[in-house]
Amino acid sequence: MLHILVHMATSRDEAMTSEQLAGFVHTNAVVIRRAFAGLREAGIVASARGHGGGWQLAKAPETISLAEICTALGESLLPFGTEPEAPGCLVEQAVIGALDEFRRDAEKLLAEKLSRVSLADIAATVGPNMHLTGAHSHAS
Amino acid sequence: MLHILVHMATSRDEAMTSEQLAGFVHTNAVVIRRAFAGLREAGIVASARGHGGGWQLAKAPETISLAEICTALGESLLPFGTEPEAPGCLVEQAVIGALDEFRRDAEKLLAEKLSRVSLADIAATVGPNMHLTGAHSHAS
DNA sequence: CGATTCGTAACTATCAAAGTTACATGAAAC
DNA sequence: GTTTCATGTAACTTTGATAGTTACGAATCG
Repeated sequence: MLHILVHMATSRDEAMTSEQLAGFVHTNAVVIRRAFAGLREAGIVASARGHGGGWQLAKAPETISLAEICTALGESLLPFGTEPEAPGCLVEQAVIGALDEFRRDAEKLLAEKLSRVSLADIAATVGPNMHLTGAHSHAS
Repeated sequence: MLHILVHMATSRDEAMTSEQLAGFVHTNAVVIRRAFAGLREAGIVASARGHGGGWQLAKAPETISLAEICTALGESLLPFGTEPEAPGCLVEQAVIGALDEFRRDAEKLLAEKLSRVSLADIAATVGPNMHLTGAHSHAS
């Protein structure tokens, strides 16, 4: 996903079709549209229908942070959930309490770190000057 | 998983069977054995076969940290991977570079936080005195 | 109008995790 | 020593989430 967004950041002038974006990560156009729906609602990208339409960043890459992207995608920063399996068990309640506290702290920390990195930051580490060499490696 | 380990911490004297442990989280005994294999290799729990056998913590709950448990289970602290999908693409390499850096920092941070919490810490927040009331809620 | 492209629903395919069954191995009780 | 209980593990089935596919409607431009 980031891969695609950075590609869009490196060629902001022209809109790209779902088909093209899908090609970057060897997936399907519909998958791209589904995933980008959240980003559009969050005001990160914009889409245009019809001839000459496609996707573009909705604002400057400098103002798009990774934290923003994660939130828009509705993804958790931590790989575990804390839904009770045996409601009423005091042991489980204690575990969930400890885990939720950890989760709160950890998510704040990670979000803070991610909010410091923008699409432009990553784009700046591409190459240098890859946009001049055309070395995208996305043959067709 | 933590739920089970804390139960074991609150009744260290007696070994518990896979069947009993599975009951705590409404799952299957074989699933428990599979999951606990890693913990046993890490020296966190010990198992005994035969009559009167079962599972026990291999050391004091005060000395078992959540970080240790995560490592033993082979679980990542972050919910994303960074395998290349379009090898050779400079954009992707830049993205992976940025993500790997973030991952390294984040995992260190999280592991550090988790290493400060022990099974005993969580067990101490159960109740108070739940072992006197019998309020496990694990009916049978 | 016709070509293009998004939006979305409905269905199928894929894959990893959990659950199940079966049986061998080891340990205690009688 | 035989029975009983429990782990260890392989093999298979089930389940659920995600990706992929197909189809078609809506919007936009030439």
